[in-house]
Amino acid sequence: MTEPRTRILGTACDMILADGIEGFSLRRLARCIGVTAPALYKHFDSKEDVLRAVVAEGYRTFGAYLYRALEGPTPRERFALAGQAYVAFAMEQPRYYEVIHLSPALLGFMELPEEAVGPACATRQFLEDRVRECMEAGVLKPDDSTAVATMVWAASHGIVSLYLGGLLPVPRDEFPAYFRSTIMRLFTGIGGPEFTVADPSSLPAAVTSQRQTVT
Amino acid sequence: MTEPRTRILGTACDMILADGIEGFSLRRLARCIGVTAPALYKHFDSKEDVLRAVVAEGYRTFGAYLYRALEGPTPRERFALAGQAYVAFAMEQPRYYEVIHLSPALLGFMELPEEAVGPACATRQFLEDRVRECMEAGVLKPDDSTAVATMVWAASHGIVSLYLGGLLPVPRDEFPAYFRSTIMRLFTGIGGPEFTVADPSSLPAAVTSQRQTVT
DNA sequence: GTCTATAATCCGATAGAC
DNA sequence: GTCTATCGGATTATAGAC
Repeated sequence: MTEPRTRILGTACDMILADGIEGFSLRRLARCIGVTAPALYKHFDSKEDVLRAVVAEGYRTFGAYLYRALEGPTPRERFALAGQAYVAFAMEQPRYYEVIHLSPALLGFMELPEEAVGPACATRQFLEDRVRECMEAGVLKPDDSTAVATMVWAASHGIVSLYLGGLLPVPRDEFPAYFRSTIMRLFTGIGGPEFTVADPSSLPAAVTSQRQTVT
Repeated sequence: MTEPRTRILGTACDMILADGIEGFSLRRLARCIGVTAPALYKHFDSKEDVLRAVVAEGYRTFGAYLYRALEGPTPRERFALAGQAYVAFAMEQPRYYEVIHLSPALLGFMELPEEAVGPACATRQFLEDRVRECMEAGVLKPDDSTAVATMVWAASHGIVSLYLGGLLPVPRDEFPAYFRSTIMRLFTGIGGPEFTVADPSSLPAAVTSQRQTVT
């Protein structure tokens, strides 16, 4: 039989994934499992403790999606698979996507939980690895790989976030293609002739800061 | 003296802007104003009614920021000012930014409130106007202006959203420059030589292959 | 328009029996 | 590890006096 703690956490994830964070309470969680609320305190110290574990589980799931992209045989393939994995995670686990990107205050935390700092760094590192190897393979222009990876991340998150928030009038079944064609414009660039240069580092505003640590 | 409804709404905005949405309640709101909770029901039907009004006010403020960009003398200037206005709004009114982009469920709504649909369309239209006139002026490549505007919006939102969520290790005073240099990569494009074309519509949809579903 | 009083419900967390 | 019972608090919302 599964450990009680595992079952509690799994049920909590299910509830939040189904109904969001707002109606979540330990009493409800206990009722869903079939026990009473005080029993939960044998496995978790508080409601916040449960939520932190849920956030950690969300990041773990997200990481699992991304990681499959490494099965691709070429840098280009791995990059494309990473994009598909990002979209797949957002569409198949929208609540997790929401929980992960939620402002800490909305979960009742005072600051970014440590469960989020590591995975956030890992996500950036993963994307940066994809970007760097694509640069070496000539699929991407030579550039600051950290800055480019951040841009790819931000653009992906922006598109998905607007979509999940209902602000993009795109049907669900068309969204993966929509995402892909939108990201394509990041590859080709949207600027006119004056912005078409092979070496972005010669641009006046192309200065990026290089800090690595999240405070 | 100001109308009661105006003062209630203003105080509600102040509270949410100061402390976020999570601790907001009608009792607290009433106490802040100096009345009792039932008095509020003479001016608003419910808590949701108050929150809808706050969301509407947030969109109104956002629109005011964006609108100032129209003072620029050229398409290129107006586009740049729009970007600066977007960043200024996000940094000066982060709670409004949060409220505006919050999932409806987190505000206690079941669906996207009508107060959000109109302004969301307006934002996209505003950006599309900037994009289109920049295309006509040759600052932007000829392309689908709706798609490009969406990309600009998504990229802007993505960068700001990651920053406000604490996921980007960028000091506050460096963020506007960081934003600008990141958006610059959207202009130049990040793709290698094969993606450097004048007419994006001639591109094969080649970066991604077929999508597979994760369970 | 504002008040008091109150209904009805929910919450997190703890004490102590078993 | 789970229970019952309970503390102490919160919330939205309504009824009716003034």
